Amino acid sequence: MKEEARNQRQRDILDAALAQLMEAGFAGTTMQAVARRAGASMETLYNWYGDKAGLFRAMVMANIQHLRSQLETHLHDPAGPEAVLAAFGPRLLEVLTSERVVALNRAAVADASGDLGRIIASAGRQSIAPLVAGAFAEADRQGLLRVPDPQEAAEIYLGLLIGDLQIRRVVARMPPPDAAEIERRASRALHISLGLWAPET
Amino acid sequence: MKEEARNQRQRDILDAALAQLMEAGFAGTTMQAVARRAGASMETLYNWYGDKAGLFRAMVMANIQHLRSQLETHLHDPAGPEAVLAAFGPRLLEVLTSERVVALNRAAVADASGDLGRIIASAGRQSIAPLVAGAFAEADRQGLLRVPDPQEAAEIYLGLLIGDLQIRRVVARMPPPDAAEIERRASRALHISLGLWAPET
DNA sequence: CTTAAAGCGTAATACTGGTTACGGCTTGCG
DNA sequence: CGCAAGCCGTAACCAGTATTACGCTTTAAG
Repeated sequence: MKEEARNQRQRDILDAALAQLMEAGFAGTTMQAVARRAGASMETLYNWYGDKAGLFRAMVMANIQHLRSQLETHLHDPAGPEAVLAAFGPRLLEVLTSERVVALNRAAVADASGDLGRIIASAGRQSIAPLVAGAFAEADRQGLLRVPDPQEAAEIYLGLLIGDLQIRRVVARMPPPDAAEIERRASRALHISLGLWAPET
Repeated sequence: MKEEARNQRQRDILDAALAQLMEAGFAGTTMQAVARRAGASMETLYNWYGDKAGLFRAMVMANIQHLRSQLETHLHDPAGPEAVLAAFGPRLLEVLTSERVVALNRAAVADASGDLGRIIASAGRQSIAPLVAGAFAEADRQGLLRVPDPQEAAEIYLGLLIGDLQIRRVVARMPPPDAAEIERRASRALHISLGLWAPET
């Protein structure tokens, strides 16, 4: 099998695994089901990923990488830090409450080893918060805001933005917020943050 | 078996189930393990709770009831709404990030039927948020604050208080926050909220 | 063209865990 | 005391699932 076709096959299999996970949950995502759905054989799954945990790890990492690169395009608005946050907030909220990310989070919870949780944490919060903090720091540098502690500002902003939406989505199976709700929360978080760190004393 | 002894036995069994859940996770909480731990027989478990799902439902409901009554004692401080929030916030945060509640949330995620998630949602957020909103409404009535929308104020306060601590605890297995961290977050949430709804224009 | 590797579909294999069944012990009550 | 109900400990039953094995087809390379 050619290099290219092989990569495509990998994507197909991981996509099938995710689709199965979203439809049937962690318990319903058996190796059989993934194999059938991807039109692959068990032999291939085990040759490529070692075991079920390996398949899940690969699936989570592939998705996280994709989502991160998708988000990062919104982090370089030339109109300045405020525009960055205004564009980034809704996108982040949309991603975090999407069926896909919720399914991945549920899988991480079900995973007994905790590997998936660690992967999600390191690629999620731990890599996103510094970017937001960077935007606040930049705003401070440009004199637009007065932010003594950009890290805390990011924490507050993210708390306001996300609130308990994510935990309610994952645990309580709340439906995802619609576009209007996402906009409302994002603009509220931004507005309050700007008020908190306004440069005028 | 006398009424009283029977109730005690019920508590013992549900306690054993929770302890097993906290130690071994959802997958490790088999009926065998619970029976052994409680010194009960399978027959009794099935006679009393019907099936595994029933046992989990009973366990979640018993715990939630207990936690709620524990929290509600902090909701009637005669010193006024501000004191209520100051006392209530840290308690709520402590409870929500406790091993016990985290384990219950994880069980709800793993539960395919979604029953546990619904139970937790209705007894958790849905019953807590109105109490916080009530405190803000009371503060408004007393002229201490000017709160046009107590429900939104509660949402903001809870977002600031909890942030992503809960989801990180449940999904990413973050260690629980210590007392200082809890105090810090609670006082920050309260301080920002008071600033937002200060009566002076 | 030949052929060996890689992959497909399917069928063992081995084990786990929910649920049921059973023999013996305790206990509340007539 | 005598006993029926309730409970304990254990084992049997059965379905589902991760993992392995296998016969057949496709395919890339010599």
